[in-house]
Amino acid sequence: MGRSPCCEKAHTNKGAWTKEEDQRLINYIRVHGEGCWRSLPKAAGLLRCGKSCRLRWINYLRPDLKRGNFTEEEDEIIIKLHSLLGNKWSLIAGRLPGRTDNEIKNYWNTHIKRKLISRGIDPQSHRPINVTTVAVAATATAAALDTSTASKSTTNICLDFRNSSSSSPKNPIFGNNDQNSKFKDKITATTTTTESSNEDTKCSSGTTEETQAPQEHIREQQNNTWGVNLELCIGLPQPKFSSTTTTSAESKASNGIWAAAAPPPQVATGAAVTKLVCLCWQLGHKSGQLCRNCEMANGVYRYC
DNA sequence: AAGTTGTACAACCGCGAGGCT
DNA sequence: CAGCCTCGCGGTTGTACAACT
Repeated sequence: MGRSPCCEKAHTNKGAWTKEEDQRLINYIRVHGEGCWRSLPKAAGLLRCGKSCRLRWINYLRPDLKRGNFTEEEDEIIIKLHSLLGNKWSLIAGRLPGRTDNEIKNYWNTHIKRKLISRGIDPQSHRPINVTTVAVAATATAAALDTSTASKSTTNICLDFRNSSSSSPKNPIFGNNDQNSKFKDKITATTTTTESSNEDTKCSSGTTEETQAPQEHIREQQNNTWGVNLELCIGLPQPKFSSTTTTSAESKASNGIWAAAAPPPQVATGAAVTKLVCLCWQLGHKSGQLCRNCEMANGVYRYC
């Protein structure tokens, strides 16, 4: 089954937009609003593909765009969010008003990557480069010994760190809320995408260290039954963390993973007090409040 | 001054998700 | 429920401009 082209390519312009084209697009959207990108070019009298129009509007013409250089504060937010979400540029952009995913992606590739490298931090793993390099060699053998474990470990990523085996048919983390299910997809995509991107060593923008992230995760899981993947998820301090993991978790916190939001709510679970986090809230899915799924359920906050 | 290399960013491409019929 | 369509995302490319030799 072939996919039909998104537009009639024979009669569409490509390349840089002219001022006239921009003006036509702006005028049309002012009158009719955004949406229905496929029919927009024809209606607006543009010889462009709908996708191209959408991109031009979102990345360049939208009136609420913030032009100009990124501030130091924005830099740090991007770094923190990237350490949390990976290359989920649209989610990162959601936390930076006036910035587009494309802009952030470009900025990351041209500025922040270099900045992190100069700090001795691997831009993909957000770990010190020398540690990462050593880990590659150290984990290669383990990966070769048990690839099935590797596969299992990377796919069983779970945000509920109190119980890493939350594999019930209905995900207890995200519940059934439709809004959250969309967000759940995003988070799931984050984990799976990162997994595949780590496999995908042909990626030209990657580094050799990229491939070690899941391996290191496996090693962590082997050494630590809590199985917290600090690479892909929000790591939460557990009552019985190994020293290594605890350090990593603290390191994450000190690097400001939580800094984008107010201090997370705390709840006593058994004898231990565990910090809980609403990702929806942190990432802007819910503005300034916990989502319904994260609110007290049976006296316990839930991860979302 | 001319050629080469590096950088920044706009734009394109292919794919997956989800809705609709 | 399969097939199609649209939208949105992430990776990649193209190109203009700056810096360097």
